[in-house]
Amino acid sequence: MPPSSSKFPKTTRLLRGGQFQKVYRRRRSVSDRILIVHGCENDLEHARLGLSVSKRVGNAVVRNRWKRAIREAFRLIQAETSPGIDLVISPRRGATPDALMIRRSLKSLTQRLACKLG
RNA sequence: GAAGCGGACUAGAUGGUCGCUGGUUGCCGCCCAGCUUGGGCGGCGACGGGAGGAAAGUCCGGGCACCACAGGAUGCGAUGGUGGGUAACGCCCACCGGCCGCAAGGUUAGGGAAAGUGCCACAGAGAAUAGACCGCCAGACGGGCACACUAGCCCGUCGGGUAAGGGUGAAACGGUGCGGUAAGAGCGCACCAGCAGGCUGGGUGACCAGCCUGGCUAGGUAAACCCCAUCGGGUGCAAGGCCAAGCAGAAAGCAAGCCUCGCUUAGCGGGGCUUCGGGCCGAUCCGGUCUGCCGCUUUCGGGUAGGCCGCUCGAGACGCCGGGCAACCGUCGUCCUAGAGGAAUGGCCAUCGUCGCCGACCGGCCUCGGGCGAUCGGCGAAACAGAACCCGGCUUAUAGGUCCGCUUCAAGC
RNA sequence: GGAUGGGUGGCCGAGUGGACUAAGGCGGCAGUCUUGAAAACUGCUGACGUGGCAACGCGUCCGGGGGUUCGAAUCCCUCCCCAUCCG
Repeated sequence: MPPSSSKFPKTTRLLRGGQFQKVYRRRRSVSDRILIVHGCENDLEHARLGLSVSKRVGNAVVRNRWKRAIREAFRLIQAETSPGIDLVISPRRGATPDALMIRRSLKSLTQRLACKLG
């Protein structure tokens, strides 16, 4: 059953180390001032999200804030992005987790990534 | 009112909306077992849960799990006033001693240096059974001055005496006074400080108070070795257990003698002793124990890194009463309060409350250049920080606010 | 989540109670040699604050803070940072 547009169940997340490895091995990534996005095709009708937030970004509270902000942005824009892509998103080191900026950045980065994957 | 000390509490609130997570439950779909009851997975819906005072650092102490385990000695590590609390502690409480503060109070690794060993740089004469550089003192010798008498004064050299003075140092082997002496010195005496021993009184005790005697002096350092007392098995939930899936194994090591017993009798098997090898008893030794060939041990290599359990009812929270100075303990009553796993507990909006700044306004108050207060509007701020098996502490980070007790100073009565 | 090891000039690093704190090497600067450079050789060289016209002087600093000691890079406590390991 495909997920409805604004929900975020477990089927739209990457849960295994192997899935992350697959995305990294595809070696297709785009980035801007605040985010780095790795991408890879999957055989599903929808996109899936994985998060990789390094300890260098900040302490646990800052890392949680990043993850929530990116998840929220992904949840809101997943209907308009191209389906069938697995994404692994990492924040850049100097950036601050601002919800509006992340949503705008994520939208353009996923479009660029879809072009790159062909 | 000003300054300060100690302690406790809180960690914005309410509502709406969109999400996440696991629990209970209803419906639907698939799978397994099937006579039925059932079990598992997924989706949708409803109901009620969903971070902290430090969840942090991992600095201590436990519970729990696995491994190991007769015991003794040595070693290693930790702790260190006394008494209590505790499951335990390096924690807490009370008290004692030292230091700081006018005080409330704060702080204290606070056993032993008259068991032993080591060290105390530089400077200084001498640095721990001390030491004569300058100085002080008398003596011998030589020289000079003065020489009538007492025999004097000065300089130099020599070997002595002397710890009162100078100087060095973080530290120089008690302080003051009197006597004493060639000069001096606890050399003698008095007082003071400090020490040792004994006695008396108080206290469970650390210790306190007093008296007597002694010798006159004992340096510091044990967060140097050490001694004494007490405590301590190791590893950690990635412990550990079950299920599923999956690959590929290789190398090394694994005694000898004697006695005895059994059998299908010249071979095989069992038991005991001695020596030897190996493992374990955390490091060493004594001592003990297991084992020595067709299965074990060790090392290297390969494969998985999926699911379930452990996983939250516990030294549990709250309240009353009782015991105790207190930490804390006990009876009774009520309650169940997060369990994730690429890792949930959040985003947005509105209203209210707190604080700060700016502006407007008031028939409020005053020491009237201004300050305080009330009302309204706008803008801004709200910390430190995220459970990862669970508890008890410690340490560190922390915006704003509330309350309680106490001290000193000032004013009024 | 748990367990270990380590922080010394710009860099690598010795020093594990003794004075002006700091061995040695790399690097940097200046000089000699050269037409010029490289190599070689010789000498110098830490940062910050402060005083001074200058030469130079004084103070602080071994990740930060506190303690023990006459004296700490060294011993003890505590905090911060970095690196490694696990099933």
